[in-house]
Amino acid sequence: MKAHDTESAYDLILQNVARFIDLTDEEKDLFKSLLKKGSARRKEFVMRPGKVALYEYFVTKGCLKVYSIDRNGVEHVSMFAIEDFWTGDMASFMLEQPCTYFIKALEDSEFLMISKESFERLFHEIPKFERFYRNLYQRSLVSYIERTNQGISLTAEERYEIFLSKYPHIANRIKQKDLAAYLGITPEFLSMIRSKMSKR
Amino acid sequence: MKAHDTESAYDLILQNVARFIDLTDEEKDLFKSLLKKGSARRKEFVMRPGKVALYEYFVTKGCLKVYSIDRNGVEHVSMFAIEDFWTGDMASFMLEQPCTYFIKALEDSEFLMISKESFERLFHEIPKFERFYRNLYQRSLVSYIERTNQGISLTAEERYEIFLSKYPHIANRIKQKDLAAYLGITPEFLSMIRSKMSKR
DNA sequence: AGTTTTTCTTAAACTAGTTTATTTTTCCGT
DNA sequence: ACGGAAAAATAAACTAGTTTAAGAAAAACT
Repeated sequence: MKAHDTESAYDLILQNVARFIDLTDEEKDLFKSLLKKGSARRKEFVMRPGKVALYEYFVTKGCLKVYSIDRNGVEHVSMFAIEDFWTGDMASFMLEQPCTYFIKALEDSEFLMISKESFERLFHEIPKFERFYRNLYQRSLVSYIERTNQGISLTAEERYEIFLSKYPHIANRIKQKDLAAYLGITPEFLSMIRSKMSKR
Repeated sequence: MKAHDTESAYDLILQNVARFIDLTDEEKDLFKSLLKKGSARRKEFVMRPGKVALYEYFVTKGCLKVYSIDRNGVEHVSMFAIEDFWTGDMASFMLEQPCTYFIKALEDSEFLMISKESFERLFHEIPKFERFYRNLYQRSLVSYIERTNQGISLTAEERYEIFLSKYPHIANRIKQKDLAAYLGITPEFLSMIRSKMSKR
């Protein structure tokens, strides 16, 4: 049972990697050996601001909320990471500076973790992984740019509709106030948008 | 004279690359051979929405404005690329889909261009470049994430002050209305912010 | 199953930023 | 150096989203 779960977690990450690079069986084994397994119960923190982020995370089960709290005490959700998502505090992990994000499990969750040393060893021993992560970051960049633009040019209602159509499977798993914090509006205003939309 | 300019452009890009990877003289020559030179006069377009972006750009002189125009006709500046900056429409270049940005020279400008084929050949022949671009995209991602967060949690006045302190050398080269379009506010409101700040 | 806590809804007063319009200043091509 | 065009300043009326507050619904913890 435990073994089965572990295997399916590895299957998921190997499938994820296989979208961009082909690995031999030995390479797969090395990659797996560099991953640590982690888990968090609902409401538990995976990461907190202040210390350096030691890992990047690949979610295999559940849902993590990556967010920060600004000086006015307002929460801003950077992303919801569900199964098959990579996440972490990139800036902290990469530059080894104190991280600024909370990562909290919204559901009982499981994930695979890779440390900076393993990351470097991976690039060194299997240079193909540079390609994989180059692609991953390139794609993340594209979607961040898109989201930045949307944040600037669209109304909250439009952003809400885009989120619904782009991530319907996430939208119905999370609290409305968390979604509001992702959209950059108050829960009250999201509630108003929803009631306005349903009357139409 | 022409030759000197060309050499200094190559020097600049090699210096830029050298921040992350070391190249042999042969590798430098191959890299240089894969770059095309380009230039644009003030007000001239380097790229327009609609067609697929064929190149990524490295600016060696002048200043490019990368922007889009939303359905309300409002201009949104994604970045100002001055000397030593990489730019382009990543999504279009990478996914070979129609690009959505304008790139316009704000000053007489010069740049080096790399095509998708050259890009692939570069990765193939000098795998170290995967590392270079992985780093470049990782860093771009970090700064985009930061900017997204600022756009969400700070007031226009705060964002203006941050821009001034982070890019003073860009701030005093560009028009106020272009900066307003970067900050995501109207030129009128930026004008009000400035007059308010100077009275303090 | 019942109670406590969290989340969602609704509504009125409020604020940061927009719009529109007019005037003044700066810039740039000849 | 000048004349026209673009950019910047100022101000009043306006709107998208916030704040505060209070009640209703849902979810979570014994």
